[in-house]
Amino acid sequence: MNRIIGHIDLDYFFAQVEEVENPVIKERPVLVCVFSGRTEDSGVVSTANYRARELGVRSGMPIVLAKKKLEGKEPVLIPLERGKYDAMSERVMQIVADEVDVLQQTGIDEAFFDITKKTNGDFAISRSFADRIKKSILESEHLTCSIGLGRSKAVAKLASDSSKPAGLLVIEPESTESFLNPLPVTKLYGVGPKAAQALEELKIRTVGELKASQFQDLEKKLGRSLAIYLQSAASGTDDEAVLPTREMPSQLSRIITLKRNTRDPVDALAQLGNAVSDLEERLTKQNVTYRTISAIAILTDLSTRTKSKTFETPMRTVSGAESSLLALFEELGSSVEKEFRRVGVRVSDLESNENQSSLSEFLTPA
DNA sequence: GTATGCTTTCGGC
DNA sequence: TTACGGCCGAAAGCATAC
Repeated sequence: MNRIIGHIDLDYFFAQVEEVENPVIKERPVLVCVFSGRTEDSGVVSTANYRARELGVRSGMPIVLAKKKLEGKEPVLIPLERGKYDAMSERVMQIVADEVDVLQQTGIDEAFFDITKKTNGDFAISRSFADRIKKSILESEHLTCSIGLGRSKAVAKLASDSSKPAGLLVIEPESTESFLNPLPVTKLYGVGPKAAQALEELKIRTVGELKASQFQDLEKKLGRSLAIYLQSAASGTDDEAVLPTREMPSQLSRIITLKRNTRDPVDALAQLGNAVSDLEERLTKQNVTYRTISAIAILTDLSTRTKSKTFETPMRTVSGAESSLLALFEELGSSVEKEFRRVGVRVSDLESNENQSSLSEFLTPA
């Protein structure tokens, strides 16, 4: 039977949530921004609505640059409020989950799904299925989204991307090749600036050229696993399964921009104070322990360095590892030629505490 | 050589 | 002219054990 895989992507998600909350801004360029707090407008644009995109604004663009592009266009700048988008995301994903065989969320605003069983592998039925999901999201949350359907994850994702915004594109198996071949390789998941450069050196610019390329050349430039993935994706034959979203995250991190650059570990840790307690709170809320802690530093040239330490036994608190964290920042500071611009802390090797009684339950019985 | 586990970097949104 | 966040998961890199 045909597999029928879908990819759903909420259009310009953060900015669209803001438009839903306050529709009068819809006609204007809307920028959801991360203000770093270092100077008046330091920070980047996280998401922009299409009105702003038409005027040249992009995700990741410095706020001051975006403002320059929007002079006289009455832009609306809104600080990013993560919790709000998390809540909306959860409601939308539940709507989708209720309609499909399996849902695999891959980001706050996107997910893969499998509807092979629901549709009996019939692509003719699949379109109305996707339509129903779109209508349901629009009616209950007033959000538009884009959906792509195809025979593999890679095809579904490329299809949703091609249909943006508010689109629905169904790529039937017979038309997979003609859909994929002319696409630029840079549209493929896994092809960022580095891989794009490597492919350019091999004169591979389209997905069709990628499919027809010599595997050995690809492997040499990109490594075995990426080469294997890319050639299967390019031929529309990647057979990766849609796996149910994992219950637990595999890592948690908090990262901040420093008010002033430093390489002093004590200073870095002091400025990180709130972030550490924040992370601790998230650990408690998720009810997980960790075994590995990492110090993260982003240098003045925006390159990233990390140092990590793994403990024998699971840790419940971040503050309990403060001396280790300090030591990691000391190592970073002395191994590095430039100052820190941003610093962060990450915990990984997470383990659920579910079904494990905590000491406090014994000490303070209900 | 292969499996395994930890550390670091990369890519995506 | 430059300008510059905060997360996540996966892969690469490296060391060790067999």
